[in-house]
Amino acid sequence: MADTVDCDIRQSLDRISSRMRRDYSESLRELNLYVGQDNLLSRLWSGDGITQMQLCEHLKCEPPTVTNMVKSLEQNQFIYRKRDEHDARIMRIFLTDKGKALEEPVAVKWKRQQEKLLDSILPEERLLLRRLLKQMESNLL
Amino acid sequence: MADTVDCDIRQSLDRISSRMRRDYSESLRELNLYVGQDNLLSRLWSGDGITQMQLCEHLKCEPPTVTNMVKSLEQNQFIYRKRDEHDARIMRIFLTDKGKALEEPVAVKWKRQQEKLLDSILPEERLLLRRLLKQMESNLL
DNA sequence: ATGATATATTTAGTCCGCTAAATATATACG
DNA sequence: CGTATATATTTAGCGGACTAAATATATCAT
Repeated sequence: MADTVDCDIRQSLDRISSRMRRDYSESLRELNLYVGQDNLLSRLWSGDGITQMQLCEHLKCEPPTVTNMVKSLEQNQFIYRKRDEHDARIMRIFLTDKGKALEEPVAVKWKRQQEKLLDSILPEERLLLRRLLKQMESNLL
Repeated sequence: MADTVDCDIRQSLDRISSRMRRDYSESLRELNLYVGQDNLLSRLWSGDGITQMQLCEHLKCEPPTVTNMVKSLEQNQFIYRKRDEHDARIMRIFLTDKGKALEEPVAVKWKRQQEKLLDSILPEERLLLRRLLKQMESNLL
């Protein structure tokens, strides 16, 4: 009984997540972005010049993942890299004007998808939902 | 205000999903499986001899994805493929004994992760959570 | 019966994740 | 000073997802 419900929750989460990722990915292609890159840029929009390690922490992914994403974003001239003056191991990442210009269109797409996801879910329900999700997040740590 | 909550929900879902995928993936490596393959096998445990197209539908992914997963699973001798007698375009997928033997250990791992995820969330909350997730799922269609 | 269309699968190539191992630089300790 | 260790990044290679295009077979309509 409870098992069926629990199982549905786990699978439901998977389905929502992969479906969202897929839709969002498709939508971002119009901006010449791949899914995941928007999250990296998002961190830069709130302040650039940070290191790849800092990006790792924010994206909760491993260094090689960041290396590849950064490489791709650099090739498309959304960002550029500069070696740190005091520590030659470190690469600092900066937005180009082209990269800065993406902030608004990405926000629009993000918001649109968010609204689609939460359609017809009431504010109180959203609060409760968030609480339960936070609980699950901390359960996984 | 509402925006912050909504945004958290979307990001929370992403974090839970990727974290779960990561942990589960690691746990499956003990069985020589990769994440995603368990889902394919799961469909076969409830009846094998189905086509790759049917697997696509169940996994909600594209044909090339199934081709690759099937190839990998075949190389590890968890499944085997047989061309359909009446329609030579079709490949039918069957479990080997080695593949059948994975059902229980996978179920154990799945259950363990599920319990971790839902720890300290009450039965009523789980029911509500499921309802909201179902709602979000249908919103995305 | 033949040519056009539809279906099932594969191939090639991309990005996002990962791990393991290599590289380069910095720092700490004897 | 020099060696050992720690840190930041890259390289190589793999699986899961995708798209676009190729292949093979089946079916449908003329």
